[in-house]
Amino acid sequence: MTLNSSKPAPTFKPLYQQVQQLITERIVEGVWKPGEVLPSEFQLADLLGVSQGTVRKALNALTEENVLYRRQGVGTFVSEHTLQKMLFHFFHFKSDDGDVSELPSAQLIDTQLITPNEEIRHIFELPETEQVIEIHRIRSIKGNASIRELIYLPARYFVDLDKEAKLPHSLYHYYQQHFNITVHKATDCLKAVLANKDDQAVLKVPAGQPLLEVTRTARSLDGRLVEYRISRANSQDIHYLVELNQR
Amino acid sequence: MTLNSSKPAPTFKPLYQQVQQLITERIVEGVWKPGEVLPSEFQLADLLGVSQGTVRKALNALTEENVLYRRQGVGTFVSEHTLQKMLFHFFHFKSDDGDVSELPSAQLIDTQLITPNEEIRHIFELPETEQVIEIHRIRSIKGNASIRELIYLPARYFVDLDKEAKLPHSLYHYYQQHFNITVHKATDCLKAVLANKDDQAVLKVPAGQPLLEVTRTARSLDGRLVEYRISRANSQDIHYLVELNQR
DNA sequence: CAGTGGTCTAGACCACGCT
DNA sequence: GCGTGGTCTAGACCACTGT
Repeated sequence: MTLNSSKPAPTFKPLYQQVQQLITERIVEGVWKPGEVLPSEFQLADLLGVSQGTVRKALNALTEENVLYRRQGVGTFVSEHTLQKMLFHFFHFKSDDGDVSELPSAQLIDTQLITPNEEIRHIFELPETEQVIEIHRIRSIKGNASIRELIYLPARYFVDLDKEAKLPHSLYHYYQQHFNITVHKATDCLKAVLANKDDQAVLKVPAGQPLLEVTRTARSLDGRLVEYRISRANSQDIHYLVELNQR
Repeated sequence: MTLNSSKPAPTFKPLYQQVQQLITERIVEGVWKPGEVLPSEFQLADLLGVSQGTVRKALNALTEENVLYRRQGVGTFVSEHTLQKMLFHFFHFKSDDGDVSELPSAQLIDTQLITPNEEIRHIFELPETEQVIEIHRIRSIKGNASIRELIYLPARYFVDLDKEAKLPHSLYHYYQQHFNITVHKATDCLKAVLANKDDQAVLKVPAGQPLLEVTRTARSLDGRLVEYRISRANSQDIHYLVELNQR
């Protein structure tokens, strides 16, 4: 085996985990891009000097993590954020009536390059001078303006994104296509808050209206913190859905 | 192989999935109880007439689902709801300051056998006459009464539970120990609401206070709907945490 | 030390999708 | 028909645990 050849135990991880990491790195580097097919199990096995079974274990693990998807008789592919599965993996708001016939739409209000406040700077661990992009938009579900989103991105990772006049509904797919940044993990923190003046204006709700606030920090495939997002939702007709232990 | 012997394809599932199902059934039947050790891979393989690799695949799948846990050099065990991992799998409220030094406590307010209203009866798909148990309690995190819980259980599954004067902090462990019901899957539906009169009294919050409402439906290992729970939380100092794609 | 799960390999055969 | 992933087997060896 070529992976372990030089020294007996410099890192000492199981082979299949090394293969897993190696494949992830190649995707991060853009060698294999979202939507593209990987070499077959046997080709990868030859390439890396391990057995086909070991490659299989690595590929299956990455499939579990939604990095790859496999189609029997066809091949193994790098996941895209356009896949139904991926869209709903990171979007948990649903209409109360369960209707999923139409996708939520997004209306851009404002995009600007700003010098972040203390809080945002601290979250991204940025030096004082560095700037972030702020995106302000509204999402509508079944025609109702239900969610107000404030999205913060480190300007260094998303060069010139603030100059775009239009942004697509699925930002994660946009990140992937234009900046080779794949959102892979995220943490959502939920609270109930009261609508402030801006919320009231944008979501057209009265003072005293309770809103569901979701604060998200999202990391890319290589573990960098790439997005901080605050969503404030009028949960009159929608809810945030969490499935526990579903596979 | 003995599992497939009689007919070539009556159900036609992969062998390892049949093994998986068979093991799950034995746990449901109480043959192997929470905390107990299973036979070794080779013993199970002999018992079921399949190879050790096939048993391994089934056991690993069940470990992924938190039905089992494995300790190298020791054995494979049936999961208990006392395990740290299990506790936090089904309890997503956290203190804002991240302090987890003390577990949340629970104070029982009331337990009664009731004839359910239309909504509850519909959820459980119960006939008109059948009763449910209603548990009302308060959870405190770091000394603050933060969450009000209303829990509904079909009386037929939890015989005489309403007669208990005391209930432990971890109800899921209690269900497991006393009724051999293991909560396995759940769906949480989150909304922001305003505190009603009862909420105000119990949680000691003013009128107009926004609360985080979590409505849970929970299913047991064999897929029965066993619990319906409404939690209303004062999210001043706590939040509901969701991890996406973490393993 | 014996016994358990964890890794790795090699090979056979099946099921599927494309062309 | 061919190439892909999916299943199943058998066996070797490693790493960990408890006695």
